[in-house]
Amino acid sequence: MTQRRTRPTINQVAEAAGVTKSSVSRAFTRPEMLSADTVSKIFAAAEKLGYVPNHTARALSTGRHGNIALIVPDVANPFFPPLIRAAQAEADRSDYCVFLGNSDENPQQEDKLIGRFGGQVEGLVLASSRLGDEQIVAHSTRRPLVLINRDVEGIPRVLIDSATGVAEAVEHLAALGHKRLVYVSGPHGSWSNKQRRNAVRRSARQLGMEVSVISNEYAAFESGRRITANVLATGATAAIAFDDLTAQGMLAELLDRGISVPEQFSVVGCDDVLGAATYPALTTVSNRSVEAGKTALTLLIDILENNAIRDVRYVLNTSLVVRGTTGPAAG
Amino acid sequence: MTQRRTRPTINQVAEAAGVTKSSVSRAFTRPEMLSADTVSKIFAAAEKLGYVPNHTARALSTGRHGNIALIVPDVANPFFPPLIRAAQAEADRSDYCVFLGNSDENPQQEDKLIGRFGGQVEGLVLASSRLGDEQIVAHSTRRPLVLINRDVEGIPRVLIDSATGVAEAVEHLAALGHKRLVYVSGPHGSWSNKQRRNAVRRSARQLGMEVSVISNEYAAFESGRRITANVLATGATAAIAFDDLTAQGMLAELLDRGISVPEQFSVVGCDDVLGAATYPALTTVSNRSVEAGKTALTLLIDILENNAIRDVRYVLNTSLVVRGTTGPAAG
DNA sequence: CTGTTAGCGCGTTCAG
DNA sequence: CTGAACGCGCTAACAG
Repeated sequence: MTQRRTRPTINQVAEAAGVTKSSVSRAFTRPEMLSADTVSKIFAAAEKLGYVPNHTARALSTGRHGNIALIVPDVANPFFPPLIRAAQAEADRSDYCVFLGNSDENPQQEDKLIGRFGGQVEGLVLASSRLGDEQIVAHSTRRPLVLINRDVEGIPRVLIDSATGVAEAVEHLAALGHKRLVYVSGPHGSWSNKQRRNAVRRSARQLGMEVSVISNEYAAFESGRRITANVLATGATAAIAFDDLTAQGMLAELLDRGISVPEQFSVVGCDDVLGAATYPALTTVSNRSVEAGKTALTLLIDILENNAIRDVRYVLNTSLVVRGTTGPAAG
Repeated sequence: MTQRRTRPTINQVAEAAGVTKSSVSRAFTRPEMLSADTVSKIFAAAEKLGYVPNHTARALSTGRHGNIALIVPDVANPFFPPLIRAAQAEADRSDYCVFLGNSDENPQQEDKLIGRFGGQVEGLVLASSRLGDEQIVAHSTRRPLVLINRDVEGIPRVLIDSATGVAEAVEHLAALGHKRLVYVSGPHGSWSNKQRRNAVRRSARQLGMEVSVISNEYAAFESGRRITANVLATGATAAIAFDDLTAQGMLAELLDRGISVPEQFSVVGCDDVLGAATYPALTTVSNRSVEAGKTALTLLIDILENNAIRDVRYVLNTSLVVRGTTGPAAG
């Protein structure tokens, strides 16, 4: 059994180095206040004892922990991992640790997580938050907050504007001769969903196309399969799905039903998380989640370090990626 | 501007309730030690002031933070998100917050992260750690540690045994008449890679097949494409890849080269992270990452709460999932 | 059942 | 440039 001994404290180092706690503390935070001599003497002692400043004690004393929290609706949704990764990397550059929270698309869970993290983070970023505006505002009064894909005035936010890409998608379908299309919607509290739905409607109207909206609470492969029957029932010849997962589910179901894509039906996804991996390769709207994650963290850290209270609204545009699931409208 | 006032302390609550700090403290940790009367009196006062126990101060005093850290090589590798999600959910059930770390497949980065998290977590779980055995052992002497897909004696670990599934894959290929196959390996420090490579070799020998190993440090779609030329150069008729991503890259490259799968070449992946989304749908080895994540956390929490020093070696078996990328050996 | 007294380990005045 | 003293907010004995 290896011994799990208790860590050396600042006092032991002080004693070993023949100085006081204060000097040791300074050696680790503002060495320039000490003579080079004492500093190296202290470091030597610290090294020998294996001393590491106690993060918790320091946090209690200073009020800063060097932690931030990132909350997402679903870690396993392929849209988020790259975003998380980018956020991590950015946090790391400034020596922040990141708590990850999974809200399970559930506002209450999200609220609970914020509460749990609350006490030990400098700030948080909520990605695709499912919370109500008032709750978000309320939380933001307690500590710095930045939003991703959620547009609340007065709160720093980075938005991936899928509207531009979705509009291109509708135009693309119109150019292919489609007259009736359906938008398969996503989660209710989702800002992105609202934005996409509106973009589809607007463009369709302008182009004289008929559009119906089919709701589908939980965006995923299986639910994509399930709502396909409803989609077909509308008599539309093309569909734009809230995300690639849903689109992929529809693709699978369509193939199972012997409906060939894109010959008999066109499908476009959103977020481009699948790359060209589906068959046929999915036509979709590009995604900028990596930049979103990185930017959100840059923003947050800037707010934290510079005490800047910025009301930023950072918008990232998207565009259509045409691949193989869209084609001329079936006669 | 909403005011960002300083949080009320235990003292203010005590004063408001006409008791001492101790009682307030107890009301929040061991209410059964107090009379129902005082407890409700205290809660009322706390409620009115909006008091919330200070996590940091509590941690300093008790030495427990209620945090655990989870470190993975690459959040964006589809193998991990489900694992992370499951681990989160399990941590949540016991009110633990989880720090997520991304080591970028880099031992030094992993070490750095462990250090950073070290001071504020009760324990950690390292998934597919790229650290050396000695380092892992060293870290485990400081605080509880559980490993996923890493087999270090004396340290609690949960292993996804892909060997069983890989063996089935080799048999499957043998039954289809293949005589020469290649194993496309994964990251160097990876235990899973070693395990899979050995399983391929062992089974191939038993079945009288010839096998070459091609190395490919970073497992991903693009690198899968790149090594395809080398794979073909071996003259083999089938390949087993370290993971699905690599396999998917190979698929794309093979199609681009006009080599049809599975008619002219068979491919099998590992981890089943893509589902049936590739074309043709990928034959692969099943994955149990969700159970792995959940189990690892259950283990860790058990160790933490019950002070149990368990040398567990939890093994999860896998099996072959036959889909569309394997077929009879080309004449 | 409740109050008193010490710390937990460190940062930060304020003197010198 | 360095030391002494106090406080961060809370828990943990120890008394009553």
